[in-house]
Amino acid sequence: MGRGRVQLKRIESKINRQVTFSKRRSGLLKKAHEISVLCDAELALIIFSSRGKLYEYSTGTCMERILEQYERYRYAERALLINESDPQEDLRNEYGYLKSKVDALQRSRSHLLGEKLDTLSLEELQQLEQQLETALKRTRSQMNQHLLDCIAEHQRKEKSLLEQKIALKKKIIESENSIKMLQQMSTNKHCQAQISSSSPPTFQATNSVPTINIGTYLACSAGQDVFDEPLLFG
Amino acid sequence: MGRGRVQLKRIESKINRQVTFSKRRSGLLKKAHEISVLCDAELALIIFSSRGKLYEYSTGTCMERILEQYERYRYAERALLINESDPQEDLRNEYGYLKSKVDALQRSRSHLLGEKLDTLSLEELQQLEQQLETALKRTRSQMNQHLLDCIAEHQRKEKSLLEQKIALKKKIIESENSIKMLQQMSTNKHCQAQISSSSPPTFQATNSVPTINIGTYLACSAGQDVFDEPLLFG
DNA sequence: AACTATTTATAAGA
DNA sequence: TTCTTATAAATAGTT
Repeated sequence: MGRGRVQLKRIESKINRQVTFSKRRSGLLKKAHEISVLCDAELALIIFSSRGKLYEYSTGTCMERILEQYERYRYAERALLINESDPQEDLRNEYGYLKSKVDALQRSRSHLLGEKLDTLSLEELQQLEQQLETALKRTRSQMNQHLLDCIAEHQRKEKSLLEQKIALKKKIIESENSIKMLQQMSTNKHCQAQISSSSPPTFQATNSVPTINIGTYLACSAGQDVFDEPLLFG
Repeated sequence: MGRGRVQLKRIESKINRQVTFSKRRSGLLKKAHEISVLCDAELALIIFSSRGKLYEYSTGTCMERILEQYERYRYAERALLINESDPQEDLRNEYGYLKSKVDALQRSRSHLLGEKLDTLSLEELQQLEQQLETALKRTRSQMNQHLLDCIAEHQRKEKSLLEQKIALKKKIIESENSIKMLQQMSTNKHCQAQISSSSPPTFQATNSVPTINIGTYLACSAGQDVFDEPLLFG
């Protein structure tokens, strides 16, 4: 239906494929709705685009119920008479269904844990091996991601601390400059005093130098502790 | 599409409704298949007729996989489907318990399959990695056991066949010896006959030689087929 | 289940 | 994406 026949095979042009997907998807959803209304049918339609996007339709907005119904149908291999059946019987059916599901899941889980393998055929074992390898790969990839995130976080912190360090050093240099100027002023006074013959010199400025030195030393020490710590897992 | 417009409402005539259901159902299934092929999409279509009969379509014959993908896509807690006025409290509790168990098992299972890992911490991932490694080791060990069993079984068969072969060869040699003796006896008779002038020779013994040769040839051929086949996966 | 007059869906083009 | 339009396809009603 359109200009020209269409071959039933994958459309090679990506753009064309997407356009056709969009058009036919809406057509399919429309028809699904129509048959459900016209013919009083319940249905569920799940569509994943090739890029993994989900589109869905289900009668009465209750996809889950239809999927459960499907599972039960497959489990019981018989039609489920929802309206006619007595609800107690319904619950019993559900219970039996869930029980078998639990059994199946536990069996599957123990196989995935490498337990109870003696009932598996060689083919099943090979399939299991494949699954486990994939899972392990994904797990390690996820762990790597975690570690990379950690590293990135620490690098961010490092950068921030480095900037703080630079700012502090700048301040220290400024302080030292101020001190030198003060010292020079103090020395000049002292010389003047010597030149103009003995009079008691003022040691106030000179005395303040050790205090500043101690301060500088302490600042450096603190800097060492902060900046040379291990970058990871601190 | 058809003679006359169609109202989007339930078709009252039961017979008409069923006919329309049948026609539109096949149309819908066809279109579902078409879009999956043309647009490289994965889809699942479940149809329950008003009388509860199931019709389904899914790409790649794997409905379960698509439904799991769907569940993964929209994982959400669902209310129980059970009628609230149901007095079977015990059964309902049991049902709820099983349901949560199913959920837990499914979560565990998907982690073991390397899915939904993004919610796990680094410690949990490391533990998972350990579990998977153990499982993989056990699986491979089980596979090895399978293979060793296979090999042992084949070796047992081979040995048995070899013994049979040896026994057969022995018999053949014995037969050939008997024949040679008979031939010699015959030749002696013939010589005797020639010496004692012409009389019709007996070809009975000479004729029987090809029969034995054919038997020998067949025995060897069978031996080749049996002993040269691959020892594994026979 | 076939047929066929129509409606509907949609491929291609804009 | 959306609209338009020529044409293929689906199907409602009929046989």
